[in-house]
Amino acid sequence: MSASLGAPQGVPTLTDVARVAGVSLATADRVVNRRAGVRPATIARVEAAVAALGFERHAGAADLARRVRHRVTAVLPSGGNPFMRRLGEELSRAARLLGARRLDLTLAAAETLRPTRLAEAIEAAAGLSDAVVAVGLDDPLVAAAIDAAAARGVPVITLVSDVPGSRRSRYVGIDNRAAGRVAGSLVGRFLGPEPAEVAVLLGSRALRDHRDRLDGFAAVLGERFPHLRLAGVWEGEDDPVRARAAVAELLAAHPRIAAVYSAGAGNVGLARALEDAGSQACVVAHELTAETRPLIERGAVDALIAQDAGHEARSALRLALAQLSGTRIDESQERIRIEILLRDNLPEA
Amino acid sequence: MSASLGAPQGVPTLTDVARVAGVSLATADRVVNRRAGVRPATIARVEAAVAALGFERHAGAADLARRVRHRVTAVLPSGGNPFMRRLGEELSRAARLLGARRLDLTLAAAETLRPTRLAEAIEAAAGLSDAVVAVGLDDPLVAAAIDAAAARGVPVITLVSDVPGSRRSRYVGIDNRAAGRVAGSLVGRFLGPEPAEVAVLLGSRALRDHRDRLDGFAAVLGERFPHLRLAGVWEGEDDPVRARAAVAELLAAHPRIAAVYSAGAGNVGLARALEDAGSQACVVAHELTAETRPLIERGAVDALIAQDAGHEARSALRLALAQLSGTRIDESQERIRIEILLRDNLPEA
DNA sequence: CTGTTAGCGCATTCAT
DNA sequence: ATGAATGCGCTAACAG
Repeated sequence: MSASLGAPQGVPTLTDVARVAGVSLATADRVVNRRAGVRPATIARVEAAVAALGFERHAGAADLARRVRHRVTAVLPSGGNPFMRRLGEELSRAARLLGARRLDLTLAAAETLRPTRLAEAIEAAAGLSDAVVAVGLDDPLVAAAIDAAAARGVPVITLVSDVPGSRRSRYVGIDNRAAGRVAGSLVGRFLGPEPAEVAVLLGSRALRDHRDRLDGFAAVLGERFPHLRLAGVWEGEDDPVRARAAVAELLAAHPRIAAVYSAGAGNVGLARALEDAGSQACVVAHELTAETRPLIERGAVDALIAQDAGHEARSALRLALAQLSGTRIDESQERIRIEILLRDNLPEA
Repeated sequence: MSASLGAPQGVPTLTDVARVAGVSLATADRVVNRRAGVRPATIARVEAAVAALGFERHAGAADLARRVRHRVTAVLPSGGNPFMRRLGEELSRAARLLGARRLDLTLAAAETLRPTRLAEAIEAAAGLSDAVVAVGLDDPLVAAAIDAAAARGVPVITLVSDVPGSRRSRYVGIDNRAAGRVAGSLVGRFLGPEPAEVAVLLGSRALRDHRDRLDGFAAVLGERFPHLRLAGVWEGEDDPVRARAAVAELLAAHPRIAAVYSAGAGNVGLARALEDAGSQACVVAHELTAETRPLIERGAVDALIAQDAGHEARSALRLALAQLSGTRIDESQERIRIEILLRDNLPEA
């Protein structure tokens, strides 16, 4: 048995469509690209031809003919924890591969944690670009900046951290509440049925994604592992030094902590504090970076919840390009997975 | 701060290269595409120009100019468990999206478990195609067929299941030993520190990937969870009915089994047998399919180890195309991940 | 409103 | 061994 795909003799072209519809190439192009100025009757004829032939436009050829270069700028946090730096690199790589000829990527750094600054950065980016990709922040000022850009016709794609109330055209990133749930399940399963105390280390409660993760984590504990008590939530500001201090304090107050869910960054500090205190607590943290890899390899971290920076970067740029040139995309390819990494399934590099 | 990428004024074209090198477009093309018949001195000049300008060829334009269509056929198991069927669908989708104009995909079914049949199918496919993608089998006959195809200039890409000794040009799939290790870690962590008995359910020992998974699983238990004893290894032939029977027998002999690692298919049967016996055993299985999704959702399966069929399909086809047209690829994009799925991070669809 | 025409960057004959 | 010319499928002026 064997099934064949694709037209055997060659895929229909716009010229074919034009011929079948009895119009010129230009007119066919107009209706296919939904450009104005065609009589309804003509539109109908062309659309019939498109349907009859199963025409789909050749993206490569369209690309070639359309000489415009799209300028997109990506706004990333200036401080830059390892994951964010990685994201920047991957955006550059993706730009080179995906749209060498159509895409001018500009990387812009901004204090994405301060609403005013982020909003300014987005506005500035929208001024110079056809589309902007930005690591978001859940704040009205930021939402306003995004809405303003959108109103001007500059689509904004949020990356890694969404801006819920805004008119961003897409969000590329994981569902952070679900990520928190995954962390909760892992901790619940790893600890077993005995009552125990667990703690959460956040970067900051001001960060929407961290709050979402905490919510998801707490929800699972409540639903499925009621014998686990959330003894405390600390903030380490995504910084190793402060994280270490926060955790030290935490352990002093609750020496029996059996597990820590680290929803932010600064995990080296967390690990050190645990070692200092001689704690055997189970640790679940986020993102695979140069910082966390050694930790999971030597067992200081038990599991990592990760998102693939390369995939996110490609996806964001693909979506921006699709948006700008009216191409269709394969939704299933753009779904960002919540990955669970144990030391046994760490990717090579 | 902001960094810009890509030449501001327009990316260099082959024509630019030719001009700078002082040769014609055709000659530039010859060296860029490593075609024969160019004097070494000329090659050097063109390559210098390429380097100086940072030329990279425009894939879209190349696509357009090259009118050849590549025929690739994919050889999949005829029986077809849900995962394999999914793989077929994803190959079709990928073919449509990736190479609508350059790629004729033919899906061929074969009894991939019988070396003779698989070898025949691969030979037949190689006869009609420019490249073949096949779900492999670790057998000398199959390896021979692959080597013969390769010798004829038809590259063979193994998918999901590799053929180690052969000259396949690439293997697209997960590291099954690592997958087994992941399963072992999960079971080890889920069960906790008390001594317990665990069992493994295989499709068949004849399948290389199942054996690899078993090896990895056993290795982790030995290294990190010595208090867990592997009470038995059963074969369910990837079939729900036989799996159920095998597991029933297993439970009769070892009623205290605390966990089962199912390295093959037929998981509905496994779940039913466990329910019949009133066993609360922890279950780790493979692949997210219409069959396993309900199981993990209702808790009959605790974790799933999965590979993304869509990603694998796209990767295999991308590699085939790259091979056939001498394009370069982004290795990091082709790495197939071992995914760990809990009910909290199941993809939507 | 609709048609004609000239390329986009590259691979490919066909000459030389 | 090298060059000139043609066209892939499509978009974008520019004419009517």
